[in-house]
Amino acid sequence: MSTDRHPKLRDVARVAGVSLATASRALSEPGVVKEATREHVKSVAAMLGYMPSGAARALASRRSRTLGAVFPPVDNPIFAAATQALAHELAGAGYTLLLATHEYDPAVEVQVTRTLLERGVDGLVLIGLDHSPELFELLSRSRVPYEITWSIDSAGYHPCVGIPHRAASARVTQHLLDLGHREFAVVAGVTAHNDRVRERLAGVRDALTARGIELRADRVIDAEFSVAQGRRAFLELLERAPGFTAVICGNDTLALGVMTECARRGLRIPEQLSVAGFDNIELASEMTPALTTVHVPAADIGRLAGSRMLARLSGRHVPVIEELRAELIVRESTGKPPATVQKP
Amino acid sequence: MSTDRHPKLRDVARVAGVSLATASRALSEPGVVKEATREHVKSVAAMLGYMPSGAARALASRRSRTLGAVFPPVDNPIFAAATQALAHELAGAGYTLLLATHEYDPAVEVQVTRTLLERGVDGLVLIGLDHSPELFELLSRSRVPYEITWSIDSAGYHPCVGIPHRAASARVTQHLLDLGHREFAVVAGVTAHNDRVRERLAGVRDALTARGIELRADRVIDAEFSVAQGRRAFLELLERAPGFTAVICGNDTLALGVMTECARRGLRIPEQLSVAGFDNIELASEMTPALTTVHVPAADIGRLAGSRMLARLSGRHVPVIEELRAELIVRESTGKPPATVQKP
DNA sequence: GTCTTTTATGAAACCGTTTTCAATCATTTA
DNA sequence: TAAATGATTGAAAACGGTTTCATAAAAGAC
Repeated sequence: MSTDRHPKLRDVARVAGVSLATASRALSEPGVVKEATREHVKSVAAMLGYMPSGAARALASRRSRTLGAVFPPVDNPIFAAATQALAHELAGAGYTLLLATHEYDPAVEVQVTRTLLERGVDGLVLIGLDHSPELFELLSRSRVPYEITWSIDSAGYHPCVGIPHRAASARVTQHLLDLGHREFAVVAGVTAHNDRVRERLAGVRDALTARGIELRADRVIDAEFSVAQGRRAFLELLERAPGFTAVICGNDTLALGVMTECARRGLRIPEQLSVAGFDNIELASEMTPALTTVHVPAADIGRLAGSRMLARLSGRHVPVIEELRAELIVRESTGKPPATVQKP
Repeated sequence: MSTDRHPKLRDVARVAGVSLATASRALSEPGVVKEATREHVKSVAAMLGYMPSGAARALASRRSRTLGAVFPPVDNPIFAAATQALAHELAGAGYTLLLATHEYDPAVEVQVTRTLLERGVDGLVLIGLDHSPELFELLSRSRVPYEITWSIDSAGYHPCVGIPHRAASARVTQHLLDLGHREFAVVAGVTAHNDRVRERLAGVRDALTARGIELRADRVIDAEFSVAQGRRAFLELLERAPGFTAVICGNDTLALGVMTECARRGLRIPEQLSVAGFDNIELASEMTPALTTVHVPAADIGRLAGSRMLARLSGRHVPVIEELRAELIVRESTGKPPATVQKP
């Protein structure tokens, strides 16, 4: 009918001399249509510059070929890597990523998730287990499949792909204990609305408790994930409760903050102070001294979340829990505590 | 009709005792409907847990309330920041971000852009001016509004919000010239399909040429944007054409690579070698020595791209070119060249 | 108190696909 | 060769909203 630059499927069908139904099938259900017909329709579509309407397609088929991702912030190297890998994985299957961020605000999280659901995402990728009840209610009411990433839901209720934060964190602590450390400090990250941070902190306590050591309350401090906040937290620890020989950080960015402050005041790492991080961002291995940390396979998590979701959408079965390894990577920032315990 | 958990607008209308049209208007065109009616419809919708179908809405209204972003990779701190700001800006207006990445592959870029267009994005945010002809053809045929970010299209053909890479890069070079440097090396980034990198390189040449200095071809090297590649490139420069006193890097990540290698081999910055970056990522100011660089207002670019797009979509007018400032930030990594020119 | 406007609502067409369901055609079985 | 089976195709009904157009009610003009 229309002679403008936006041919519809109807136009393709007319020019190709087939019905609307056949044209539709030729383009999206290759197997059902006779080879010759299919090729003919395809060539007509290409010639006309036909571009299907995602909206119409989504409305009629009830799937949008779009996945939603609700991330805290995406400008955190580790989440950025996961986003990248996820988007890449989806693109390979003709899917697209609808991205939303909430900056660790539960109310915003519910809000943006609702928006994604209204957009008709076929699935949702979330981070962690710490979500408001409304969020979970929204999920169950909408019946949209979702994947929890980073965390593991041991209860087995939520499909998830993540790592054992607590155990990994305990492992780092053990490493420091083995080196002889007894006085610990922790720059934790923000524990509110963040189960990963709390689990990591719990892991530190696990390891210490196992050796009969208590973590002093004034040696634990919350800090937002940034280098500057890492420095600030470290300074506060030094002032508030000096005498520790090892600092365990909630992530590498915080650890970098601690290290830069040490460099600034001439504190030698690891001779005078041991520092450990979590995540294994690229910089961790490039710093001098290189940072001891836990490798979090962020890209793998993103990729897997994507492929699991795609698999589930096409009816295939996947294990509810996919636990990835999070290995301790010992580098140069951790060593024996100084012989005489001195204020660092 | 349906008693299941997914009420449609029709159900809302029926329960509220109004027509489908009125229900629709009450929910999305607040001004048109009488206050009492509107409130009533809204409360019924809330009570039923009504959730509009984005697909149906997009099909009927021909707008999806979704913007597409085509980024090279999103796991580059500077792009991550822009993505974050963009998503945030859009969310505030009820819009959502459809994200696609292409890893600097022009063919992939066309492919993912086409997918975004099929999804019916109301607008598109692209990075830089270096795109394949097919991409531009796709854009003009689809008639979807777009914004070019990072780069400035001086020709005034494309709406854009960015910074003057060339001038800013010349400015850095000038700074080093003023300090007395005459022997330069450049770790450029990958120049293929990346006008920002080429412009920055051209800026260096501009400044040098203005003082009658030539940039030796063997003192310029391409490197992918990573710390490791920055190190590798630096090593290659040292081997291939030593004798330079200043290294200008295509971005901060590369500069970090150069700096870590210097630290590793005991090369003192800036006493023996000056290093400059571009971007001003968080780490730049936290390193020791702190990195001299050009501040790229990435978050501002993202935010502005979003607000400009939203403005244009609602018919408002915006200037075609929005050029942001990219200031030189002199820190500790640049200083006078060593008195006797020695091989670094 | 009648005649225009304006404002609020409703009926129905439409957005561009997918997807039954039935019909046709070709092929295999008896 | 007729009947049965399977592979292709087509007609038309969804999918769930928005929007045009007409109408009814309310407000203002004279």
